[in-house]
Amino acid sequence: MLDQPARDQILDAAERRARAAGYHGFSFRELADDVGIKSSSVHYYFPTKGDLAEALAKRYTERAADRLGDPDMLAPGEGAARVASLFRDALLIDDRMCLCGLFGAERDALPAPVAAAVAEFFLLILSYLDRAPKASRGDEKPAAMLARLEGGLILARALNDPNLFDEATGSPGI
Amino acid sequence: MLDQPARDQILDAAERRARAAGYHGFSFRELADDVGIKSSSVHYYFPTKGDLAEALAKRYTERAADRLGDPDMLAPGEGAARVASLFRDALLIDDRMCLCGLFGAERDALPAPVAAAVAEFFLLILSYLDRAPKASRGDEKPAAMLARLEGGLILARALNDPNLFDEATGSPGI
DNA sequence: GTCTATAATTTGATAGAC
DNA sequence: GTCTATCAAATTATAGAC
Repeated sequence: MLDQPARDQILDAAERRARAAGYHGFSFRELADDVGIKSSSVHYYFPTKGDLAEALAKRYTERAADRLGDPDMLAPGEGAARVASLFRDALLIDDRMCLCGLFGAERDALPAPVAAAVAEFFLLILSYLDRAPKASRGDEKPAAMLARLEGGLILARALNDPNLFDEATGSPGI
Repeated sequence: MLDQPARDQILDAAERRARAAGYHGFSFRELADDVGIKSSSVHYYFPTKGDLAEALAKRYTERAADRLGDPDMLAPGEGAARVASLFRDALLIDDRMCLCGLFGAERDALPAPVAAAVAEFFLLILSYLDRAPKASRGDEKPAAMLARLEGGLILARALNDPNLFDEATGSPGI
């Protein structure tokens, strides 16, 4: 396991904490302790907390885009399946909220550049679902599906029962 | 307009701020300023922030229960309609997230009694939807509907477009 | 009940040495 | 790049006068 550049370690720590506690729920000092450096070194990479959170949201969106791939190259219904597994893994593998779901709920409390980066995440998923080949004409609308996935995460986490995500979203087959 | 007892004014201010910024996104001093008192007076009513947030979640749940009424006394489909309008008003009238939706997303960062009170809100809505007479046997599952509503709020707020809530939830008729 | 005063800690952020 | 040192402000919370 090659250890990662400090910048990446900081982002990893920040993502873990932000996805559990929100934008105001973590501090530079906590991240520094997580990584094993001093908080001034965190400021070296990210001058302000807004800069850090903006980078966080952008990396989160890029990773989602990479994982989802080109929506024009998919079999019918596969787009929805890929998006669903993205959220399901956030819950079951990471044991965390969707970063942009939590930041989106806190939107009014975010620096404007962070809020804009969060909006980009939602636009990405919506346009992806819109472009991906449908399984049938009765398919759920992109906004409805995305809402069910974000809400499914909240339900599962609020009641501490991962099964509620599957019950809410109908994955894998309910 | 009779002015309310200080305790209620504090809870009102806290609810407004918590529903915009989350548990760590507001302070005793801000609430004191909102109400026009000193932060030590806020502590008189709520010794700790956890006490305040717990009272907040409980009041939020009680108000929802009062507004929803007895699920056994409803016409078919009316239960779902009442729950939907509860969330729709949170967005369109209050211009805020659902308190327990935001707190639920931040669950890991909440004092245990607050997390427990938040869970009670979700159990209330789920049991209400479960007991209310269905419009048809094809009706959406309670967890699926609740997830769509919470997620619909997030989508609408993250993209700053209230119409997305209706598009995601299918209210009033889409 | 509300205040003044204050304590102890944490926060976001900067300056400057190495 | 990382550190020490520091700052000003904010945070949760308490003691005690009125």
